[in-house]
Order: sequence, then structure tokens, then C-alpha cells
Amino acid sequence: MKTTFGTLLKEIRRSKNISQRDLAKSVGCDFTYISKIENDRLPPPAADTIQKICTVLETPSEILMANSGKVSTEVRDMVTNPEAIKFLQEVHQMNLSDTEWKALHNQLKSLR
Amino acid sequence: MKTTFGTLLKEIRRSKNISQRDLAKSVGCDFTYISKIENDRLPPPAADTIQKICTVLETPSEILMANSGKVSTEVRDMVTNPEAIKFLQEVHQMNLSDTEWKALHNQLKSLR
DNA sequence: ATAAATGTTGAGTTGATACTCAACTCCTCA
DNA sequence: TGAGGAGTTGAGTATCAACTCAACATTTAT
Repeated sequence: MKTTFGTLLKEIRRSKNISQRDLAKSVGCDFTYISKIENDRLPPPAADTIQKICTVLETPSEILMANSGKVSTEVRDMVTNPEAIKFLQEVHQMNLSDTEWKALHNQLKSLR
Repeated sequence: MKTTFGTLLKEIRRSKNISQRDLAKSVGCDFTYISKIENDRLPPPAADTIQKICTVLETPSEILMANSGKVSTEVRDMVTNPEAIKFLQEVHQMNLSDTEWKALHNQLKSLR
């Protein structure tokens, strides 16, 4: 059973020994909001709030971001290209494994 | 100078000889909304409305979708994978040309 | 045991998104 | 010339996203 965004965030935050209040203060939101997010009483925050959270928690953002279903500005910018969309659609149908993703990642590097 | 979403939509609709009223009716929205979109008085519609428009107009959705800056459900589902996000971030930094996109597209096919 | 720190909850707020409705104008063609 | 089809405009609405504030509960340290 897949873990929720809230559970994931709570785990990460606890592992860093930071209180909801401290996290919230650094991120720039109310701590009660963090609480609700962690207990899945509210949907995940906006993409840029997730980014800030990850910066404060010194953790890579990809996992939380992916789990949130939100799209970062960076990724959004990427898909303003029809070629990128077509590519992604095909990748989606192929349902790549992580290994295959990494293979693709390597081929990307060898492109330049 | 890049063409706007509205101009693009107007061109496609006209090329199919469909009135704003007919398009709107098929799509399930008010025709005055279509008018405003076409004249860029309002931002592009929601992603799924764009999809419907493209279905009714029998035109591939990628171009309008990309031009809108919105993200389709299909693409959104794509990026629920951290590997995909990492990949896209790298691609973003590399700022791929369309030619390079197509090269990558070919390498994708040869992956299976 | 109690004070301080930490976490939870309910009820609102604010701003943006995604539209609709009524009232026009313009064009054409019979 | 006037009726019908097509397009435009201003003003308003509904829903939702992304939060905040006040009050209370729970956990922790001493």
C-alpha cells in the first residue's frame, strides 16, 4: 500500500528533528497547516511550497513532488513543447521501469 | 512572434468550418466563452476542456495543450514518478532542440 | 505534577480559476 | 429591410486551492 504525502512528510520532518512550528516558520506558512497536511486532512500544498519545505528539510524534492501529484514550474516549462508531450505520452504507454528510465537518462547524457 | 492560444484556436476552428456556438455546444460550455478565449480576453481553458475542444475539432491536442501552458492528466500522471522528474529536470537544463528531442524519441524506441 | 513545547481541529478567509447570462453588434441574403 | 446566424462585451457567479486564526489536546522535560 502506497504511503500518503502526509505520512511521507511527517517521516521526513521527524527524521530531521524539526517541529511543525519551526518548519512552518522557515517555509512561511502557519504550523497548523503543516499539521493538517501531515494528517492528510488537506491535499498537498502548492508545488512551490513543497519545494520550500524540501529546501528547509534539506531533502531532494522529487519524491515528495511526485507523490503530491503537483507539477513544479520547472517541469511545467518542459511540457510547453509539443515534442516533449509526444515523447512523454509514448514513455507513458511503455510504462518504463526505473532501470529503463536510468538507461534513457544515460542516453540523454551521451547526446551531447 | 509566437502565436497566441486564442489565435491558434480560432484558426483551427475556422479551418473546420464550425461556428463558436456549435463548438461550444459539443464541448459543453457557453459560446461566449469560446469567443473570449479566441480573442485572448481570458486565459486558456482548463486542460480537460482543451482536450474536449480538440476532440470535437478532430485535431491532435499536443500543440494547443503545449501553447496553453496547462498540463493534461496524461502528462500529470507521467510525472508521478521521481525518475521521470529527475529526467525532465536534466532535459530542462540541457534545453533540447526539437531535433534532439526526436533523436531521444528514436532511442526510446530502440530501448525495447 | 506542572509548565512548556508540540500537535490537532473547526471554522473561516482570500484570491484565482473557469466559467455563465443578458445584452448587445455586425454581416448577409432573400 | 428585416430576420437569422455569427461574433463580441461587461458584469457577474460558482467552485476550488491554499491557506490562517483561535481554541483546545497531547506529549515531554523537570
